[in-house]
Amino acid sequence: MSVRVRFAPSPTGPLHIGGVRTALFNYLFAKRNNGKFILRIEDTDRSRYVPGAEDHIKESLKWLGIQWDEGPDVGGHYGPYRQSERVNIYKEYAELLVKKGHAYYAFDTPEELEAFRDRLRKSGVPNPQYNSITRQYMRNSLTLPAEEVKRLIESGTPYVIRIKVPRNREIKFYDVIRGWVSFNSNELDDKVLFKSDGFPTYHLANVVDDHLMEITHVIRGEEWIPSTPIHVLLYEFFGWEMPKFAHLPLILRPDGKGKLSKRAAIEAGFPIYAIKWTDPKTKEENPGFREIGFIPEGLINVLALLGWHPPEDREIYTIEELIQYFELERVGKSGAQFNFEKAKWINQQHILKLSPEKLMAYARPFIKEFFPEGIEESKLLEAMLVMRERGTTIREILELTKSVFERPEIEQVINLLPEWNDNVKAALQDFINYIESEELDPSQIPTKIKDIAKKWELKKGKFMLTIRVVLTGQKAGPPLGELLKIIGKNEVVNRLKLVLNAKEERK
RNA sequence: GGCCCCAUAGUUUAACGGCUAGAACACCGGCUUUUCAGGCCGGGGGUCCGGGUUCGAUUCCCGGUGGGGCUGCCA
Repeated sequence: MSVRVRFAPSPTGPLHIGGVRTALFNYLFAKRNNGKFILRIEDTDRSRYVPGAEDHIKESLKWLGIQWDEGPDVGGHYGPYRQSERVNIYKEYAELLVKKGHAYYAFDTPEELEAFRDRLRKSGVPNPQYNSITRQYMRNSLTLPAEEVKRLIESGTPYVIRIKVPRNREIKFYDVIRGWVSFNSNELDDKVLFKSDGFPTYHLANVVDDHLMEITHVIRGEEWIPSTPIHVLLYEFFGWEMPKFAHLPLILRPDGKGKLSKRAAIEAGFPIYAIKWTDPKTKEENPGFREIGFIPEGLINVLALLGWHPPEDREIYTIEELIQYFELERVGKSGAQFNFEKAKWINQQHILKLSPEKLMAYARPFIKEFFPEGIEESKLLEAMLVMRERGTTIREILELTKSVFERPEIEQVINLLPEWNDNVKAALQDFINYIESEELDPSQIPTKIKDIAKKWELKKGKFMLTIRVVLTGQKAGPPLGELLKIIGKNEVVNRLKLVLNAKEERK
């Protein structure tokens, strides 16, 4: 049987990187096994539906190159792939369960349930359950006479369908990542399968759809472990073959205190989304990794290493290599804290491997912001190529590049100047003369500087630093020869003269 | 509180009973006399605790402790 996996996000909000990681692992697993990766939108909660969320999810995956083989927009033989477009099929399955005696109608109103829970809590039950004991005291088809149930339903009284969890049974499942996990059914709630609004809950919809879509492996977050026994029961009640389960470890906040949240990420200073998200209600805008200058190759690599480890002792991988190496057996069990520093380093490694064309392509969307006046692409690229090993994101590289094209603040130059005396002035004048007289050749610059320094009895290292500071107002940067070439002959001379004059005036 | 999951350096992790417990990020130091915030080299730092099983436990079992998740007509 060929592998079929699905990523099943709910459009109740934008896709955060935890979700992206789940999607990625599903994708890698599918590709590794020549299987299909399916995108299914689980929009059964219409009260929490957020406009734009589905698009955000799809755009995020597309940007990262996680293309789905079946799903919204691309179709497939098992569609539709949006649960809201499949609503008509769930009720039939819920009712089948009622017929088989594995589920029942419940007429308790939200208020009644609230009161019920309150009562139990007050008498010392911390988390009241609707279970094999308590359901006997509630208004459902197990306690009400058959005619009454019929009457209620026919009169249009709202009801839900709950699973009838059997009493005192061991329910276990084998998790590919964790091994056997077992529960006692007494700890389980009679979960609602079918809501009074005519929509199924996650539990029913995901089991029915996974079965109908012939999903072979359910790879999802660890937070689903507690509800898996309900799903196991459903497969059993329906008489369907269970998919294999694999529960991924959580992505934790950088301080390890709980799972990564939007707030925690913002506090730590990094994005929580792959691409930017604008809240349709508040208009609040949150940049994604794309906007801060990560490239897809980098983010993919970062996320892949969060909870999974390749057999080799290196950490930079292309998506093809990740596919080649991916195994669920090598996914760890414990939660992984997100480390932004390492993420940036990984991103940098991928930027370094980019061809000039691709580097330019990734930089292009940022050009207007950094160079509102516009800039010649060839010139920009030349500079980026020299600066790129000094930045970890496209944005950082552009910032560095931009600074080279701008004249430094005189104040800053003067403050940073490591030395200043008549010899330095003379040496700088010599240097100006040299630049003006010859064609600019980066490879010759160091020797020339050495000669000049020697002539005026200056330490060449210090003199080089002086030139750098004069030219850029920075104490560090790329090799001087390359730097001069980027700045250009005329501007080099201008900047040198400017500082010389400024110093003269302040005497 | 209950149930479930997890536990190797600060962080991500390797080791699937047997080398001085290996790497990467971060940190610290040195070198690079053509600068350095770059590059290269080096260094410190780890098996949560207590019991077993075993000739031998990071690894297997039990118990603690710690952390996390779940506990809705949400997913």
